[in-house]
Amino acid sequence: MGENNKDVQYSSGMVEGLRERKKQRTRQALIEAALRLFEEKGFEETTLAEIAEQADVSTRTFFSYFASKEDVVFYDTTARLEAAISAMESRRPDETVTGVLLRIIEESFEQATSYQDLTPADAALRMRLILTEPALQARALLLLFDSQLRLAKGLRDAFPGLTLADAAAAVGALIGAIKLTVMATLDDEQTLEDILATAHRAAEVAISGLRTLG
Amino acid sequence: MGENNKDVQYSSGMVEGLRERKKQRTRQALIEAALRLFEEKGFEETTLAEIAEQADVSTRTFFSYFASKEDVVFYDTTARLEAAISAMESRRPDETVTGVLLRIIEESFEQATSYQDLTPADAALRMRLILTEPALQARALLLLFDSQLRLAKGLRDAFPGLTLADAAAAVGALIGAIKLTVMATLDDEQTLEDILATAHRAAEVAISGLRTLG
DNA sequence: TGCAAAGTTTCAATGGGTGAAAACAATAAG
DNA sequence: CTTATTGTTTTCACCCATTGAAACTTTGCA
Repeated sequence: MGENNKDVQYSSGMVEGLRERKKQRTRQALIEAALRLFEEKGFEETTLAEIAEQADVSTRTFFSYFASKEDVVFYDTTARLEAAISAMESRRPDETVTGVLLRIIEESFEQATSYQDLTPADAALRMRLILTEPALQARALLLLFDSQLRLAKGLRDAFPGLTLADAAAAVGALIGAIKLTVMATLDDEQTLEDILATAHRAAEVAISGLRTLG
Repeated sequence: MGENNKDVQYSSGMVEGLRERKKQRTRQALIEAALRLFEEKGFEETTLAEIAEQADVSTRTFFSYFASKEDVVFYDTTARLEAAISAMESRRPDETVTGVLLRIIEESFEQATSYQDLTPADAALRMRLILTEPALQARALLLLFDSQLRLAKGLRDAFPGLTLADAAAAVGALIGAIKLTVMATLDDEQTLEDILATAHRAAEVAISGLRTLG
């Protein structure tokens, strides 16, 4: 198969040959085995050997599907980023910079909280893992950072007249504000709606500017 | 010595016993050996054994000084963060939220570009490494994220009446904007002044709000 | 000088990650 | 229905970061 994966992702539909179907099944088995074990024993405490065993493949095979232990958890992140990027390219001619960004963030939020091919419990588990395991947090921050860079470039392309610097400032300020605010106020007895409200308030601050805080 | 390091850091002055002086020397030797090797062969390609050998200690001893290979590069980061935090606590009573933040960022910038105990070449090398090695980038982002969290808490404490959420939004927006803008526009033939100018422009955007971008 | 504390080395092990060759399985061709 | 061909997985043999424990050496102090 090779270490890279240029195949199209079929979120749920049927796929061509037996070969492809088998690969999808193995991939899914690895993801589920990993999440299950991470939940039971914790991320650090789970070994790749155990994951592979649960998924009924050799340890080596794990690395044909994911580049690292962390990457299982982010199995669909690049796909989501692509979606966000292309969502930006379809800017309606009257939309403002802020409008486009808010639309993308809104859409990404919906994506992130809808369970594409995971059970609700697994989706929540995944979120919890990313927020608590330092290694996963670091990976998430890196992925988010790269996304922001790409978004900034996309934004500049969508708005002639906007410099890359200003596009970056806009993306960085908006996402930076939301990210830190949500994380700073996170606690256990919080509903998704609470979090959304917090995010909205943070977005407002970024949009109106720090000056308004006095 | 134990794995943790609660000792006071002396930036350059003389230190008490022979024991302490020796430790400082070993520490410095490790940092310099690591940077030298990273420069010659690259971060990934350098092994801890090589670093330890250059510094004339056993591999195991390396871990008495740094928790990981990445951490050598960030040897002074926590100290710098502490400085930033306490710089915030000394808020003058008439200073605005924005004012305090800008002051801290300004000061951190000066710190970061002054060579505390490194040669100018090593300081530049270090910066280059952090910007190019994925492992170091990830670590830097994580450290920066934690700093922001702490800054937000400090800011809230310094401004009664400011919610944690709004403090976080302010810190996140400002640092987020600067971070992404600087990184997005970074290129080789850029002077420190260029970078500073970029940062200032980004800060302006965050302070006046995205709305001003149209 | 002699002992306790601090720091270092040595040793053995664990676990993530990788390259290469051998073994297998799916599919296209005849 | 065989046989090549090609894609995938396994096995094997490594390398390296990191960690615990025990033995050993150095320093600080009585």
